Amino acid sequence: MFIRMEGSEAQPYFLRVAAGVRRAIAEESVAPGERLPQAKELAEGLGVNLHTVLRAYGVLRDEGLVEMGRGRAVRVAPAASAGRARVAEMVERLAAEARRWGLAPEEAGALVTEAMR
Amino acid sequence: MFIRMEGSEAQPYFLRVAAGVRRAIAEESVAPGERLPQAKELAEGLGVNLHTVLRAYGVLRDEGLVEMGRGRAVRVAPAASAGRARVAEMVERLAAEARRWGLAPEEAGALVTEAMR
DNA sequence: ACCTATTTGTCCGTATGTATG
DNA sequence: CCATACATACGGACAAATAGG
Repeated sequence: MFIRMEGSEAQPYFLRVAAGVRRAIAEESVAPGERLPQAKELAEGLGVNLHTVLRAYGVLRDEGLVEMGRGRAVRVAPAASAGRARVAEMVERLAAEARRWGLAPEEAGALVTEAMR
Repeated sequence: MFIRMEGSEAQPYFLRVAAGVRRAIAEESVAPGERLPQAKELAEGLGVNLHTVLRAYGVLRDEGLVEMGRGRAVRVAPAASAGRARVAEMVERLAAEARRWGLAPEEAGALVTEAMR
């Protein structure tokens, strides 16, 4: 699995690293559930700092593309969890926000239905 | 405006700082559009590092509660933008994700409506 | 059940970049 | 053009959770 910095050089390193890993996943050069290079190694390989890679991985975790945690390896999220679970989480967050701003349940639902057409 | 660390001591600093600022906003001890303390000052006041505060502010920006940028002060987001615009953005993101995973428009809308009851 | 190595998570410090006013 | 203040990157240190023996 080859990972390189991706995207415009104007972008910050951590986003370019994230883009590189994202591409590797998209191209399926890494399978779901499989290990990604540990942060330290990847950092050395790319010539950037450990923290920069950790931040990049963090971005991908927020996107639901990878799973990671202390003492564990970074792995490509299983397709199932990257799907159902991820959508469910976004639904929860949106529902909370919509409620906070006084939208009715049907209103919020309609917004989403509309946005998808 | 008084800002203190909030929440369990088991939580990381940056989350406790974020919680403290969030509370100050919620209590309306800071008005929308008003300046929040600059990161460096707040860091000194709380006895934590500058980065810790910047990270906390970053969390709040992701939540849409504050606006910030290079060379600008950190300000409480105007109520309007923290409302309509924010929900709209989340709707867009959810729609994109739901489409990606093959959900029908009505399905996604129903999930949201359901989640709000 | 214990110990140990591995690996991410957080925090601090410092330096430099860069958009804003 | 200059001062301000956030943004990124690097480096070091230690904590904490996991996995393996």
